[in-house]
Amino acid sequence: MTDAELRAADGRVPGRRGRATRQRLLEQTAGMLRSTSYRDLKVVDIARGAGTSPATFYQYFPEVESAILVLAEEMSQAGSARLSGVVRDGNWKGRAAYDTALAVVEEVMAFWEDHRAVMRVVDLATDEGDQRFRKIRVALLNGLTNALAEVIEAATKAGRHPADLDPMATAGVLVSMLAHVAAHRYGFEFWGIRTDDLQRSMARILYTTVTGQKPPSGA
Amino acid sequence: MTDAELRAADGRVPGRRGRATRQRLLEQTAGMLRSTSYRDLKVVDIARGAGTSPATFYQYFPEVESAILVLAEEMSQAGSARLSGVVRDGNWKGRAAYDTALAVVEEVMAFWEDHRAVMRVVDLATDEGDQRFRKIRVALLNGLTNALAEVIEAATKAGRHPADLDPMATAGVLVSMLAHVAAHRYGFEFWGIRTDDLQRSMARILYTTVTGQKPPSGA
DNA sequence: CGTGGGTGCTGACGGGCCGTCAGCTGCGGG
DNA sequence: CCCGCAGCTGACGGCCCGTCAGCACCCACG
Repeated sequence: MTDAELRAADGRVPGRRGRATRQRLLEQTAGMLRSTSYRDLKVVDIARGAGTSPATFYQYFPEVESAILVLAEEMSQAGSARLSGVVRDGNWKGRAAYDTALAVVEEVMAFWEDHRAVMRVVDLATDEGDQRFRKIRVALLNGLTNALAEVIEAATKAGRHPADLDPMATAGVLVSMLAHVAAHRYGFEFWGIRTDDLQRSMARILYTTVTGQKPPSGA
Repeated sequence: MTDAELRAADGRVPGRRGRATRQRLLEQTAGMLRSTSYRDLKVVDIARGAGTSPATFYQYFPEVESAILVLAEEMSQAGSARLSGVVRDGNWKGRAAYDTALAVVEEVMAFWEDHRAVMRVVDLATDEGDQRFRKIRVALLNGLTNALAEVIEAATKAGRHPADLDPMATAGVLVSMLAHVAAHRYGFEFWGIRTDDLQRSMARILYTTVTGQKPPSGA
């Protein structure tokens, strides 16, 4: 959505003051999302917290989820490049490849940590079948998946994987693993499993699955 | 919860007729869950569908989620053994181990297929922080995780993995992968990735990560 | 310097679903 | 036959949603 397309609910084009109010509502939404389960987010609370009324909220967003959607879009835009960049810029040859794999794992975990509140809603809404959030989630993870698939395909051409193994399927599985573990990190910790250990396990799986080789000793 | 603890909302002990009504409500809930997103499940619809009134529903369940919780508990009880059984009964030595890995993957996918509607709610509620559903999810996956961890630990003692790699962390990562891919199977298919390919990729990752060896050629 | 038109905001309201409660129904034992 | 309790329900107050008519404010323009 370009700025030019921004419309209030009644079709008016918001001016300076209106966009400031919209922004305050977005920030208030993001803030409350950190401390409140998003199912318990009430329009009236967001509006009052932003110093305005519920009716004003509906002038800028048709529903609460639409406001979160904007936050998610902002996050996705910056995140997509950030995640795939580590894969693309990394060295996937020899021993260095393990360091790259570990860097990828750490970047994914760090990204989830930075955007935990919004990512939780993205995951939830996607699972509930919301196509808008699904689209954002796919866009975010698509870059990472494609980047990994490219590296895997190169290894396949070098004869390190069976030729009939679908690189996109393998990359998709790896991204699923990364996303799910990152999302449930605190579940694991509660269960007595340290994040360090999770990361090392994932880095080894990532390394082996991408390069088709055993992890270097000492990794 | 044992049968002896079954109580209606007002503390009465349900008799034969009451338990039949409760059962009808449960079946109606399960039925509607297959066609309706669980957020759109209305108490009144369940009750009317079961030929009774909303107030009756509340006599047996404090809220809709509690009814689903019962369905989830039934599923978990049977599923836990079913999933870990494949790991425990499988042969993890040599070439046969790949077939075992593939069998595990297929069993997990089949389980999700059988219980997709309830599993979706379990995953959703867990992500939203509901401790009751989290407990069920953990119980369901715990058997599988422990079974895998045991096999991994045996391989570690045989010198196939670094001694300081946490088997539970590795097993947890693998189960995350399996659960997430199984839950998003149709998302992948929509994206042009065939379930067959996903299963083969996962079987190879599972085999390698558990045994510490390269998959047999032709797998 | 007023004044008209458009932007910004809101109180108030109807509607839907929730969860509760007092009370009616009817079954089964005595 | 009838009494008591399990079983069931209509009706209700409450919460939150999303809408709408209309008031307040700003500023460009005559």
